[in-house]
Formats: sequence, structure tokens, C-alpha cells
Amino acid sequence: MIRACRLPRKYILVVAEKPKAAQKIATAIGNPIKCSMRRIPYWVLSIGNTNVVVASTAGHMYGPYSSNGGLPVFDYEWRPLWEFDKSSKHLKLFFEVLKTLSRGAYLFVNACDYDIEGSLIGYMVIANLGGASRMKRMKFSSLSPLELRSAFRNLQEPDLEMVEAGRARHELDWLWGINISRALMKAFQSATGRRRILSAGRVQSPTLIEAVNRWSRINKHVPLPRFSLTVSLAKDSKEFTATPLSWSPSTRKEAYRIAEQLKKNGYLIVHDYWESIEKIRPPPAFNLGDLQAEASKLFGFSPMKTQKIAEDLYLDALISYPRTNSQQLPSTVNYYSIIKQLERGPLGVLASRLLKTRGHSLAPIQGKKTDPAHPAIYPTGETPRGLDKDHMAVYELIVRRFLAAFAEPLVVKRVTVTLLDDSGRKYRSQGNIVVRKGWLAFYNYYRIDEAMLPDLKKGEKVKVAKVSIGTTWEAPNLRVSKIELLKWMESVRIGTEATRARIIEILFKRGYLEPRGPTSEVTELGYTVAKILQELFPQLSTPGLTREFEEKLDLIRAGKLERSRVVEEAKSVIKTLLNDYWERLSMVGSRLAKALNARSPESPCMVCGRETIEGENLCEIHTEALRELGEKLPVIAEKLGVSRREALERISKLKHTGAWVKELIAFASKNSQMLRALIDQG
DNA sequence: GCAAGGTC
Repeated sequence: MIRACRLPRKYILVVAEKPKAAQKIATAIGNPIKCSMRRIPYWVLSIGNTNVVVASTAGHMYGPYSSNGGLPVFDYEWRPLWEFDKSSKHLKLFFEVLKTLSRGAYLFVNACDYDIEGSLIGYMVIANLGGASRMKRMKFSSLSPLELRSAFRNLQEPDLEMVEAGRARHELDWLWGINISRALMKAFQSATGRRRILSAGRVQSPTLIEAVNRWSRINKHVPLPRFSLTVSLAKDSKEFTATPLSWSPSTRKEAYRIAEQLKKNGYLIVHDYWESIEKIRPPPAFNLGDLQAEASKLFGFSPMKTQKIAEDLYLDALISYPRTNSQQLPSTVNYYSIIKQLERGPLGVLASRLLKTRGHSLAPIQGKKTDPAHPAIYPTGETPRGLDKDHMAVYELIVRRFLAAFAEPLVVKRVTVTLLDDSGRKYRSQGNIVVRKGWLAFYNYYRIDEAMLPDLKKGEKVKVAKVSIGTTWEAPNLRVSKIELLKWMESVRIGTEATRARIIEILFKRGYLEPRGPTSEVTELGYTVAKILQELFPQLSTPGLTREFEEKLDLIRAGKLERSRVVEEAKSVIKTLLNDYWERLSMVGSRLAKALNARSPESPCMVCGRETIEGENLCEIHTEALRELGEKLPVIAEKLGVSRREALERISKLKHTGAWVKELIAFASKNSQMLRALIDQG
């Protein structure tokens, strides 16, 4: 039995990925004493005659580094991060403590998260402590005590293939990222003599290009009109409305004709009428992406801000590990005791209400997404103290979502009526009544619009009181915003929970994107870098490179491919790309220089002054805007039943019309040649 | 100075 913080003579040293995990491991496998050395915690325990010390790193301690500042750069070595990265100074202390603890260790256990990064983190640390030949691996997929205990009893041989895969991932990202970033910077510098930080990478560059694609679609958007009919119906002095069911008038003229016909005829016939009870199950507990999306929608927080707040709450022991993709709450956690503890906190009334309605039968709803290392985010039950407004808002969001996961379904009674006019066109009207609020009482960020319909019978004629016609204009339905980009990254599976928000911030830091109200815009620089990458380094412009890495890393893990081969292959691809690049250096430099206003265009676009497409008098963006407008203008004129000139006038004033299109129209209004070309075509 | 990935 260990009673004091004195290191035993000989022991097993268990190395975890982070202090929190070390603590969980220590308490799962034995009865530890918490000790510390230079304020770094470690745990000492014994199991029978075996002494164990559990300590931890704090993520990666090593990374590729090169003293060669040139281009290309293919020579690097793995060095401690604190030697070349200012923000990693604290790691030195972690390492020194581990070094001291390693003196009495006869066996080393890599107990980092069971994925390629964790395998690499633990391996590099233990190898540099001199323990490579006395190393075992703890293999676990959750930090539940039961699993940790069994993983410790069944120590595995070191997973060297996982380590190799992890090293390959780092080295490939380093080679691509450093070389292509330097290529961009070099081009700019040779064109202007100035230095400016530019960058490209496997994750950031496809994300930038997605932003540019959206930006471009938004700015060249020419909205088409859609005509809506709203039929006000009356029965027994109750009014309700119906709208066309899966059809709509295709022109303004047709909309008026139908409206006239409806008024003249005076009624619709009830075709079908049914009631249904809909049970809507609660949303699952949060993963990080869902939390970021909700905090963005409800509070306007950026994904990075939400992530920082969540990490603070985690370090305050108020919530579980936030960097998770899981929407599932494991059955190993004692939820009753957590909710019981929450009764004492700021949401105590809700916690009590949940226990009253659910008693001990606490089975949470489970989402589909999982995570190999961590469960969904849940509160620990600790009572928060001294949280500021924003931290409190996120804490409350997490607790409410957690409680909702155990609550009853929301029950809505829906009444649907379909009606026919005398030409057989179908209309629909719907009523909603909340029968039971269920989880919505806990997660109360949303409202259901309630509407009552009168009692109706099939075949019944209902009086048409009024028909109104509306014109709506197609919106581009796309945004360039931090949260939308983050969701896109999730959907194409690039980046990780820990890095997505950070990488989006890098795009802003580089000046590729700029905030603008609740959304963002792409800058000239961002647009230009995206185009250059697409032309010269297409590998970096889609999520495809990530997919390729994944395949190769899987083969390395399976022992079917060697890291050195994959890395050499990448070097040779990059070498070829850069060989071709030298000839284009001045072209790239000149484009970057123009994007940053360090050089004027040789042949300015007559609309905006950007460089024109060779041999034309418009730039690329206004050429695209012109093509779009040329296609849609006749359609819009036809739908509205007006002249093209009038249609142009209407389009120029619409909110959803893209900025590039508006610029083009403004120019055409002063330039008779372009105006004629637009309105006389076809 | 540049990547992406860990974590504080």
C-alpha cells in the first residue's frame, strides 16, 4: 500500500496523453496518491507487489523541424517542440518531470489515446526517455474505469505500425505545407521585394477554395422570381390560409389568372383531411461541432470562441472532454448522480423536474456519430462558480441539451388539409398544436408556431375570402461564415475537432477572409491564392489529398506499406511541381502583387479595374457575372411579363442579386454598348 | 515565416 509521495525503487511508468487522462487511468487501476513535481501532477499506486507511477505529457512533444529556410526543403528531423515553438515552452517542464520519473521505471506503458496521434505521442516521449525497448501499449477506446482496468491487465506489444502512420501524417503535412507556403511567399517577394506570410496546406487550402466557390456563387447570383399564392379561407368566422401544394405559377401573368379564377369561383373543396400525432425525439447530447453550430446560431459565437469556452469549462471540471465527435452518452456513467448534483446548481429546477418525471429510468437518446476516444459532452454535476456571461451561456446550453436527452418526446398534433380548386389544382393548409412539450421544456431555445384549423369534412366547400400574390426572389442559399465552413469541413471529413476552428482562424489571419457582420467575405488575396493553387497545386485544392493520406496511412498501419516510401513519393511529387513552378514564379508573383495592391493591372477591367482576361475587356469575375446575367435576364423578363430593360432595373435593386452583377448593371447603365448587348441578345 | 495535429 502506497501511503506517501515517495517514489518506490522500481515501478511501471504509465505515460498518458494529458493530465486528466492520467488521473482517470490511475484511479481506475488502483488506489493512487496524487503527487506533484514542479507543479506537474503524477500518481503513485501499487497493485499487489507491483508499483505503478502514472504521469502524462500534454499532447505532442516532438515534431518535424528543419534549419533549412530555403525552397524546396526536404530535410527535417524530429525535435522537441519547445526548441523552436514559443507556445510549447510548458512542455519542457512536462518532459523534465517525466525524465526524473523514468529513472526508476523498469517498464514503460504508452497510455495515450488509442489512435495514430496518441500512439506517436507516447512512442516519441518514451523513446526519448530511453524506454523504447521496455515499452508496452495500453489499448482502450474509452476512459471508463472498467475498460481502463482491463486494458492495463492486458498490455499489448508496442503498435509500431500506428506510430509509423502517425509519423507519416506529420511528415506529409509538413512537406506539402511548408514547401507550397514558401513557394507562394517567394513569388510575392520576388515580385515586390516585400515579405508577407502566405500559406497553403492539406486542410486550409480546400477550405479556402470552398469559401471562394461560395463567394463566387453569391456574387454572381441572379435571382429568379417565384410567384406565391396565399388563399385566405373562412369557415364559421375562423380564418385560415392555404398555399399551392408542390406547384407554383410559372409567370406573374399566370398567378393573376389563377387568382382571378379563384375569386370568381369563390371556394375550394376539401379533398382530404387528417390528423396525426407526431412524436419528436430529443436531439442527442452535443459533440463539439453541434455545440459550435448551436452557439453560433443562438449567441453568434465563432466556433473558436465556443471551443475556448468549452475547454475552460472542461478545465474547471464542469463538463466532460469537449473535443469529441460523439453524440452518444455511454451507459457506464452514473447519470442519476450527475442530475442529482445538478439540482444544486443554476439549473436545479430543471434537474429536479427531470428526476420527478423520469425517476430512475434514465436512458438518454443516442445520436449516430461516434468517437473512438471520447463520449458526447455532458456536465459533470459540479456547481459552476464565477462564470462570466458567455461561459454561463455555453454551460447552460450544454446542461439543457444533456437534460433534454433524457426527457420525453415533444408531441405535436398536426392537422393537414388538402383542397382542390375547380381546375383540380391542389392546395394545402396545416395546423400545429403542441400537446406535450417534453424535452422542449428543457432545451427551450426553439418555439413551435402553433396554428388552429377549423373542423372540416371531405367534400366540403370552403369560402375563399381573399387571394394574395407575392413575388419571392431566389436566394443563393449559401454563406461564407465560420460555422458554415466548419460544417463543410466536417461533412467532407477534413481537419479534426481540435483543429477545424483553428484552421478557419488561420484563413482570417492570413488575410484570405475578412469578417463582415455575421458572415465573412473573401479578399482579393484569398481569391487569388485560391486560383493559383487550383492551377498549379491542384492536389491542395480539394479534400482528395486527405483521402489519399488516409488510404496510405491505413496501409502503413496494416504493415503493407512503408513510411519511407510514402514520404519519398510525396517529395518527388512536390519536387516535380516546384520544378514547373519556377517558370511561373513571376506570373504568380505579379498576380499576388496585384491582389495586394502592390502593382497595378496592365489592362484594367472596364467595370472594376482588376486585370482583364487576356484579349478581353472584362476581368474574370465580371465575365462570369455577365454570362450569368445574359442567361437569366430573358427568363426573368418573361416571368415578370416586362421588357428586358425593366427586368434589369428590377434585378439591380434586389437584395439577393450578387455584388458583381450589380456592378455590371451599374456599368451598363452608363455604357450603351453593353446595355444593348444585354437587352438585344437572343 | 510557412502545416496539421496534440493539449495548457
